[in-house]
Amino acid sequence: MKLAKITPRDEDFAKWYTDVCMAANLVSYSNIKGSMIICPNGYAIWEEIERIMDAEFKKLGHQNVQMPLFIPESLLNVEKEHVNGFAPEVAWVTHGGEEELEERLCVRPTSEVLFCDYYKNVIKSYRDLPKLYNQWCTIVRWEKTTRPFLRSREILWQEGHTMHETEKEALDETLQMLHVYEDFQRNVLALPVIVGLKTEKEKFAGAVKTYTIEAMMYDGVALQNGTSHYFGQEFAKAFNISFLDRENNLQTPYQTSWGTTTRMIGAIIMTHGDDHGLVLPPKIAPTKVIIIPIGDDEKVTKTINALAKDLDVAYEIDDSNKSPGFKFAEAEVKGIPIRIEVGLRDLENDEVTLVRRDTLEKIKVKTSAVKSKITELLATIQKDMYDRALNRRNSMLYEAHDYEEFKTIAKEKPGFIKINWCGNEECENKIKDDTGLKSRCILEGETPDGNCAVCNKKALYKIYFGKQY
RNA sequence: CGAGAAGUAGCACAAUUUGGUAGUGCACUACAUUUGGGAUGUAGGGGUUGCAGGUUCAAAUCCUGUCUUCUCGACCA
Repeated sequence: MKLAKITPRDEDFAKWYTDVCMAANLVSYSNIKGSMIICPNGYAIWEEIERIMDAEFKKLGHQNVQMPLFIPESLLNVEKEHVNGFAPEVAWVTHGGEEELEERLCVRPTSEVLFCDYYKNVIKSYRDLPKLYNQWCTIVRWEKTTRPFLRSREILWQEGHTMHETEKEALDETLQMLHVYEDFQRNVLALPVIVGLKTEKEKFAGAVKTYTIEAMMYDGVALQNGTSHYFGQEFAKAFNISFLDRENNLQTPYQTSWGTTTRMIGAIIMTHGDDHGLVLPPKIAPTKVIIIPIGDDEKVTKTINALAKDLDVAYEIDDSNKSPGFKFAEAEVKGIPIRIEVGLRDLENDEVTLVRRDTLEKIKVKTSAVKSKITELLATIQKDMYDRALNRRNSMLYEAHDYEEFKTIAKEKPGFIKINWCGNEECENKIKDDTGLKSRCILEGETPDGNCAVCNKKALYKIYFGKQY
């Protein structure tokens, strides 16, 4: 018996990535380009993501809804910047059965206009605000090249859409949700992320401001892992959404939206995975512990049952007839944080063997101490995984002071490059043309300490550039 | 969408050059023996060769189209 082979990570990173996705049974290709089948092992991770994030959304007062899948063309066309941004990647429905539709329908590429069309009817008074809605759904964007989790045509995600009485409230919501994403990715997914503002060129079509979560993969390439947008009143005006304030004056509300996708699963794989397969941070692992018996001795079975009964974390027992070596390899490719090996050799000393997935370190533990050791180990693994990812990420952050230096780093080293920037799109485009790097995000907390690294005029921002998936 | 490569059982491949009706290993099923890093034996099941046309007495093999996957660009979460 053999599991699927995984190409070594440092030999061919792209191939390694797809090998891990397939070997761990996370996804399977379908017959439709860019529509992947998310298999039970992959979907279980998404369910954990959904469970934890959804609880956080609700704690902050959000409610879940489900909007239609289709958008009539005229509705999509209401906000000009929005439709221009999305038009190239929209999928259209022209027929229902044999009947040709009078107005074609697009499959939602995102749901701003659907929410606006609804909010128009339900927002009448300041008492109706804020409206804090979220939906877990799929959307469709006709991407040209596709890869499992990273870029698909059918995208599984969550999108929050909120309406507020004042600009300040809406801006606060935009930042609040950005930080919900940031905390989740740092603390649960163990991803060291950089948050910041997208440039005018890179912001969401129709938004006033787009904040972004930028993660760096093992190969130094960026993955945009979530966005939070402030819309101001642009959509609300285009959709005639208004409410009466406390003085009986008609006002236009302020809007936000924010979203994250299964791309986060891709980020987990490409940040933490190794040549043995997936490595899951304990907090997101659907199964925290797998117990593997060595042999079918009665004493072994008894010990395992007793251990399992005592555990208070999600566990599996692999009592199949496969050889121990196979079971070890399988538990590793699936990324289960801890495995417990129980055999007669251990039991002679009243011990079992714990193995950390992240380091593959073996630890002997007295049977009576297993439960507490597991609690301790899960926390340690979570922390160590974050620290390792952080160190690696930090080792690929650079700063360039002039354009020659920028080009040299861009050419020789994968990662992100920080520069002073004048804010001019011409300089951003020049970098793109010369090096292929795109702006990641403006660092709002940092002030420039020199002139623009490209044009040498006065700089307004500190900004990161990097290659992206 | 542009350039390149590839599709034969779940996976990796053979048979394609020279057209003759599909085979191996792993995986899968049953039973037995095993079990500390990818077990062994015996007996089985599974393929109209991605799909659609065409040429031919005959197509996995030749021709055309199309779909999917991979790599590199352009586009995007």
